[in-house]
Amino acid sequence: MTQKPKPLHSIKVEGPIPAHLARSVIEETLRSAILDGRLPCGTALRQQDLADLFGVSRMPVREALRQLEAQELLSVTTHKGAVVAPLIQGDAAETYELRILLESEAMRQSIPLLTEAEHQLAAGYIDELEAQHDYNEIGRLNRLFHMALYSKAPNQRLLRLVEDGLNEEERFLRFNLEAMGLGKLSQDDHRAMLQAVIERDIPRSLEMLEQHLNRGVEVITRYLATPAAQKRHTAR
Amino acid sequence: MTQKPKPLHSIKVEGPIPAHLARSVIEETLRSAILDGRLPCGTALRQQDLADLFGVSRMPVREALRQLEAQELLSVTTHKGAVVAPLIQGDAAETYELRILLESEAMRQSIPLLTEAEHQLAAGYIDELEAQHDYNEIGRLNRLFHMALYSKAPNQRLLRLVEDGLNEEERFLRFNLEAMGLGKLSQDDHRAMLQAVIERDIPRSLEMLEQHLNRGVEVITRYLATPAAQKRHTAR
DNA sequence: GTCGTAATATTTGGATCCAAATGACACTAG
DNA sequence: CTAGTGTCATTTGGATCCAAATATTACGAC
Repeated sequence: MTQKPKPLHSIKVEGPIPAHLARSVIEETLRSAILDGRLPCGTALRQQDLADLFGVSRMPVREALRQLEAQELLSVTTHKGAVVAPLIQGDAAETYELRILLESEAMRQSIPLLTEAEHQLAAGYIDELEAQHDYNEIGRLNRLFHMALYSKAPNQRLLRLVEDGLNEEERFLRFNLEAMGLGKLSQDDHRAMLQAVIERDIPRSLEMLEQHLNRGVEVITRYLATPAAQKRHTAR
Repeated sequence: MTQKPKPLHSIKVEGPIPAHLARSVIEETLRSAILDGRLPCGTALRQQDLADLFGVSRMPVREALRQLEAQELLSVTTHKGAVVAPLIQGDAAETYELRILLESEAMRQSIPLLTEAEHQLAAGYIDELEAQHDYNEIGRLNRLFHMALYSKAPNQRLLRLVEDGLNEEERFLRFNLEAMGLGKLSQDDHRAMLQAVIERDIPRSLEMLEQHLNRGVEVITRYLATPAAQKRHTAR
């Protein structure tokens, strides 16, 4: 039996592709599939399989893979194929240190400009997080909550880096939350942070954010040291 | 006469390319040519020309261009071709604001770990800058000086973002220094900053850095408002 | 039975060919 | 003389074909 474990089923492609924008469609489809976790990190992507799936030749697939490689979503080794890039591992501490720096500034810029609308949006995400048990949704909601707080920061470049970091964390959480044991994250951090933000108390908000992220990095590094994580992150 | 203004001469290619790593060679060659200014922003890159130049088919060229596009060094519009990406423009303020954030942290992390060797290296760059009149070299030396001060920061991710910012500035300086009127930058800022760094006076070092970068953004925004800059940055 | 080697199969990378789209130019009409 | 339109040339995007490299598997020797 050629029973190959290909999680490509999750990638749906509706109808034939308009032919002359095949590459961009493929790139976008793959990117979102990687970011939202339908393609877990470590899965190998065969050019021919993708070509068949999209109903095109290997050519546009190749170019799409190259672009995703340049964006560090894939790691391609010559003649060996494209593999969905691994997530934070040893550099978890560095990653979170950088996030604290970037997100603190984003929050500082954003807080004075946030309106009632964003406050309620963020509160809504917390409620959803409280009720949610689906790991995929938890990662997504967590990202949306944070972005809601930063969204008004005027510096678009900063905001994009912040978003990159959150996307990376989302991928990581989606993939590891279950293995990490903690089924549901307590929303205490989030509630306290939102309260400080609503009161426009910038120093306290930043303090909360830093604590929150530090707690995150602590949980993750502890988890990464466990045998379960070792196994999960090697040999792929 | 087919007198086409192609600055491709500056790209040298020694001997035939090893055939199976054509793409990576082309990508690297083009990247460095763009970063160090041999391909000024705005130049159009024809696939066939590049293929002829490197002595290969258009195929590896296409993939290399795609990767550079994903890295935002090129902007490719379908059926119109690849153009070397424009530089900081309206968002100069944002760019420098972000740089202050990132480089301050890098400097804070690096200062305690710097040794005599780096101090002397940085001092050497200042001396070279003082003597140098070649705009290309000025941009390069400026980048090397800054990186010398940050180089010991343990956070590699942070350091990479810092390096991206410095590369962008270098491209900008190389292309605009002459037009900006200021033939040679005064090295007072650099000297004062280095002195503070050597004394391991972190608060003063950061203060100097912030001032230095703010002066930079001021000069640039003032320049960008001039008609000369307008002309230089439109219609290419 | 296990390890090492050789042959095969799979997969990626490059070349060539063809189609579609955009830009330039010339020709015509007003 | 100018504006508009139609044709042609240039250039990119996709498909197909071929070669090189690596992984896999089978076979044989110890």
